[in-house]
Amino acid sequence: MANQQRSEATRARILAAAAEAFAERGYDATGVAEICERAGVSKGAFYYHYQTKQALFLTLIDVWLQELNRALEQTDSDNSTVPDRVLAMSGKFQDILTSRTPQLALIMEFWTQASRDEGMRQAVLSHYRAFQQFFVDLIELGVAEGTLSPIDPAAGGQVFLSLTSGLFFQGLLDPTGADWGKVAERSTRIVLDSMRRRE
Amino acid sequence: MANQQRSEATRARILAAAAEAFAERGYDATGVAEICERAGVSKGAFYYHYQTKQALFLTLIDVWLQELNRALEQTDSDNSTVPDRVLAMSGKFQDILTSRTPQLALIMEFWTQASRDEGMRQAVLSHYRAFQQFFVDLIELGVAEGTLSPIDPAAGGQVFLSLTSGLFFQGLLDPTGADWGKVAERSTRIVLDSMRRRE
DNA sequence: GATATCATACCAACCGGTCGGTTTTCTTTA
DNA sequence: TAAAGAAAACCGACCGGTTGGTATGATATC
Repeated sequence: MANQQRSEATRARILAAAAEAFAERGYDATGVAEICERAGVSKGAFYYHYQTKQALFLTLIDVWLQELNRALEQTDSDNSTVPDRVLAMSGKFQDILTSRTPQLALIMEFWTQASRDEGMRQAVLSHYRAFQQFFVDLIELGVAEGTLSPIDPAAGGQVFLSLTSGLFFQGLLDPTGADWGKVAERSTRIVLDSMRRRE
Repeated sequence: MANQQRSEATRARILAAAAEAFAERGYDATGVAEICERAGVSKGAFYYHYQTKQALFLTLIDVWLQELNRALEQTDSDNSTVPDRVLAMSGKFQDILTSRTPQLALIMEFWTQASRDEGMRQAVLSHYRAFQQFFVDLIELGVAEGTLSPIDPAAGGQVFLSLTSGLFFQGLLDPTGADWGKVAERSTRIVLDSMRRRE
């Protein structure tokens, strides 16, 4: 295999192994040795590709949140009205929760670490702000197209963001405790009601 | 001092020291030795009173969440209408966030550990359900007194719970990023609007 | 003197990270 | 085109330090 390909392949293997391990056992509890074992790679290779364990973690944050952003923007690409779009997004909640549980557990990990480490905090924050902006844009669009009443987009976006985060955290803690898809839809409807334009 | 008193005193000292240390540096990063040092107690004393480090952590969860529940029920004790009560609670958001940051960071810690350990999960869950029930009761009360429209209390409670959790998580991650007191109030108003009885 | 409470010294396991050296791929040169 | 040297990629033993936990003895209370 060509050098560059080989390099990228092991890099990716390490990253994938780390994602698994971190999600299962947590950042602190996961040793570099374990990641290497899972990836089928020596410690030397690990430290050849990543400067420290934390650097790897930061890379992981970036990759994963970018993925999430892309998934979000995809939902945005159909051409119905804003309220319908928001409802459609809430419908996907259950899917994401069940199919991506390990990754979501990783977000918890990010969050916890971020509250104690400045570098991680900034990394998570920048992505989080992008999420917020996404909701704000969505609401502005709704106001412009006349399907939403002229509320403050920043405030509305905040509500959606909080609601979504809160639901995710709960769903993560208690996956079988409720039908989170329905809960998400019901909750979204309630919030949407206060923003919908009334004739 | 009598044996029993002395024993309870050191037990409490260890617990308090652990709460501090865990909140500041996290569960994994805090060593037993550090807890002992803070408590002014030897390792022997530590392991005489607590079987393992994790057992101490579980005790801490219980104590702390009970405290939180009690604080919540106190807010409930004044006698205005439900919407006013909810708004008043949102007003206290900033206070709690600034004055209790370390403890809130601990909740993050609980949460993360809970998603991986069954025992912790159950402990956190039971307290969290009590939290949810609190909101449900509040909404039922509002519907009964006629200040809220007859929505499904479970759904409404869910919205408030998610909103609150989401706001806390954000405030914890980015304490100076916004005036979280105002954000909380604004968000609460929006959600309340969709539940308020309209004449 | 018996028992509960604590102190000290200690250990095996593990941790993140380093380092000298080996293998594989790429580049140069003749 | 093939040998040879350079560079990239990787290996695994090893290190200093730390960790949760223990074994044993001291001291205060009963």
